[in-house]
Amino acid sequence: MTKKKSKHPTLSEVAKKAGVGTTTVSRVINGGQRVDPQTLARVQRVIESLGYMPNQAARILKGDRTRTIGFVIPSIADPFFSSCAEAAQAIARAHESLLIVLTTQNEVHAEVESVNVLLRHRADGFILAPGNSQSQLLRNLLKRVQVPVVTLDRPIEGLPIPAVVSDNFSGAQLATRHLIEHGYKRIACLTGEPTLYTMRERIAGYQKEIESAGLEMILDTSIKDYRSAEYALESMLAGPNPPDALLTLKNSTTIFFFEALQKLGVVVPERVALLGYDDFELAATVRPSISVVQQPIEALGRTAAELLFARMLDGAATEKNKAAIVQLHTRLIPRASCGCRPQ
Amino acid sequence: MTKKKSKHPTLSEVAKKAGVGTTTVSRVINGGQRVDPQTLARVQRVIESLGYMPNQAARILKGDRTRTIGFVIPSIADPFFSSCAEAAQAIARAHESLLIVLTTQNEVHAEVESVNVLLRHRADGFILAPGNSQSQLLRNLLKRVQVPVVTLDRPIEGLPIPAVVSDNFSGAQLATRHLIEHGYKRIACLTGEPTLYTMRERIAGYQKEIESAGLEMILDTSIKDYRSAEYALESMLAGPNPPDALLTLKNSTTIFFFEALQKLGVVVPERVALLGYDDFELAATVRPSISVVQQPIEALGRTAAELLFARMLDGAATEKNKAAIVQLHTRLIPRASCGCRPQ
DNA sequence: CTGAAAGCGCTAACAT
DNA sequence: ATGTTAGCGCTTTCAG
Repeated sequence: MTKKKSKHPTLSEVAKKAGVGTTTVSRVINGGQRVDPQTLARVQRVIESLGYMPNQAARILKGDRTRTIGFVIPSIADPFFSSCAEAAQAIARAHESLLIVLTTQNEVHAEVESVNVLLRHRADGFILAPGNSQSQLLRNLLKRVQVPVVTLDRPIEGLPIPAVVSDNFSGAQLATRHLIEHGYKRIACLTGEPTLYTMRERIAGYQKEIESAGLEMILDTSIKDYRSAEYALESMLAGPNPPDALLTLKNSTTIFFFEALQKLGVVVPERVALLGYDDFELAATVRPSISVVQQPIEALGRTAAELLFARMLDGAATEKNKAAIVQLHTRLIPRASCGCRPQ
Repeated sequence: MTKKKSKHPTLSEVAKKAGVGTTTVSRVINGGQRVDPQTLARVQRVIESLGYMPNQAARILKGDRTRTIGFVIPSIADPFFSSCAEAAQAIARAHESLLIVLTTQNEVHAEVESVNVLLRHRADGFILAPGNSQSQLLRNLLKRVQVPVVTLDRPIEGLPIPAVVSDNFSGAQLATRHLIEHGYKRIACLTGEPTLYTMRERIAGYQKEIESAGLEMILDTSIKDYRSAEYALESMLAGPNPPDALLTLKNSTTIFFFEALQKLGVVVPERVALLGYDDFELAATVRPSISVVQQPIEALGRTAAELLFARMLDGAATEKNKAAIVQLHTRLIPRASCGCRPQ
């Protein structure tokens, strides 16, 4: 029935058992500088025998940095964001920091809550992929945040927060132009979640290119699942002016249409060509292989993390290039589905 | 040049500005029980105006729980583990806890370091997917851990740690038997990383079934990339007794062989059948569609997290079913590549 | 090279 | 209903 404070031994317990002061133990666990080799060895032995581990909370409470950064993304199961997370974590680790991943489902409410969690934990900074670039709620919160923040994949408008994004506009432009150069005249642009920054940019790139070629825009932003893709495809093909090419603006949309095209027996690219945004594992393997716009996914995560640490470590730089927006380049990977390669 | 302690306001600053004691503020931020509505409102206004956020480190230092759990996995970019993580995080959130994801590349050293990080942060418990079920180093460390631990996907041998795994042995058995029932006589079993628990179990399941059918085992565990798959396939086909069916024990192996079969123009399933372990997005879409053994991925993550919380919340149960090993069932999804469906 | 002591920001008795 | 106060476990002057 002894009063067992905690199941963990403390620094002063180590000190007592080793017959030294707490300062000495503190020095030992922090590198062992300015400690007599004899004492050092003895203290280490006690630490070992007690299984002592310094309490991070106490260290944080004392010090100024927590060596923790946040990573707030829609989903951790999404290959795009999990690859970003992996890259960011590598950078965090190189800076001896812990990366805390928080997911939001693109809901502002969850984003605000996540930021609050990070604030309470006194994260040294964080990376955020906001679902809505214009949310007033989030903007108000971020305005008050004292630590460095970097947005990923999607910027936040009207706030001096640096962003690391890929070149969505010109990626879509590139893709559209490529289809035009193939000679396609009726190029449909398909996607879901049209309110996302990335989608708006890509749609704008498509539109710009279509208009300057004097073609007609065919836009459907209601693709949520296989069913809606199949329905959209059937409708378009049954209409008076069926498309001769499909530009799908996100991974899942590309896959839904690939499946629908196959199911309906539409020959690709002869009857309808297909060009997708975002590469995926089997894109080169399926028949026909699918041409895509490829984003530098790992580089996005890595760059965002590097930028964040640069700002955390250098307050001056933070003031300087405040609203920096880093655009990483996308590239077109031509395969068979756009007509570039013989079957 | 004022001594700005920290950029964050503290509880006592709030107290002073609101003209109340620290206890009152503490009560307010903890639900506002036993506080006069008037005072409560005033304090809340001050909190709002100061942008005060309680310092988590201080709360942790005081209290017994950190409301933090760890999730130690090989990689966060691996779809299997990121899906598990997503499911586990949902459970953690339901328990108002933070999930900290740490990655190890299946390296014992990184696993030990991750566990140490969690110990320093005084995580209330953690979930671990060890790369090596027999590592003495890890075992020694875990032996000393005072908080609940649950292993995921791969158990740790010789230690009373509960494990949540899928039924690898009988999954592979099921798959092998299915191929046998199709009439295939020379069934090759292919994979990489044969030291992983899951692979050993699956190989054992394959072996058991092959032997009881009186067939010959054909095992190649050296498949690391597309190149090795293509090489293995060419060798086998050029040999005196080529296989008539392929059982691939992991996702990447399945894909490598699918690509190699296609590249070499081998007709599936007529000349060689293919059955893979683990489902994947395009398995039903590629031609031929690929038959697979499907694991309950989200359920694994969810169950592991639920089991962990159960143990964290109930010390008695912890003692009771100590070495519980929960096996979740896999199922066979027959598609075209094994011969189940006409092309 | 080493130790005593003062907090870091918060919670929880214990008073009032 | 509210304030006072003693730590939680650690780091860090400041003295020896």
